[in-house]
Amino acid sequence: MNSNSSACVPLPRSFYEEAPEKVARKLLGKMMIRRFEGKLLSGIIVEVEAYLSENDPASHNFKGKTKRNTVLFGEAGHAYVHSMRQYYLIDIVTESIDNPSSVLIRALEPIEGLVEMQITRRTSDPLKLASGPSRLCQALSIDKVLNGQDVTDSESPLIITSADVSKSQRLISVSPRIGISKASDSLLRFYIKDNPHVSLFR
DNA sequence: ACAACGATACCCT
DNA sequence: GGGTATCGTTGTT
Repeated sequence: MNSNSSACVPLPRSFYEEAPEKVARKLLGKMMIRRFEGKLLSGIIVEVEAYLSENDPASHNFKGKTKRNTVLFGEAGHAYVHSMRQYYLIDIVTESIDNPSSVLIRALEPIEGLVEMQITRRTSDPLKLASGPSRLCQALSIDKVLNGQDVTDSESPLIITSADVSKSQRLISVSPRIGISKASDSLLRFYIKDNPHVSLFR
């Protein structure tokens, strides 16, 4: 571990108060840290997608504000956790109030809590622990309880920090977003080139 | 009260 | 590469 205590300081809200494409790129290589039942579960963000505040038919905001997507319309730097069938996905809200954009976290390179992740994920294959938006939610025990959680608060059970940048080259690749039926041609998926923990290569 | 619908994962062939 | 499990939200009767 880095002895520098700044490694545990969350990224500030201003980090998220920009266009989602920009925040998406900046989030690559950052560290997501979950505190759960006294344990630390963490991983480096290696794959993300941007969902735009306007004219994005694939975004949950497209048909307006509902009970489900309310968090999207709120302050940047909060977690938007929603369910997909029996699974969960997590976004981080970007821009500003009433500009409902976000970045979907799609894959992590696991760093801390590997043993716990292996148990909750029911696999020891390191490439299946957190390579996928719902897989990483399982690995970090992220569920609906964390919907609306402020990830810029140092007391939060879920934060994002600057990672130890020395380890990865961080060349960024771009592709269409995965698993959507509308706006499936927009190049809004970003991932760290050649990182094996990316969920899918295109 | 109900039926349709996914920003998925897993297990097959 | 295709089928399916099985969940909450949403809009419609």
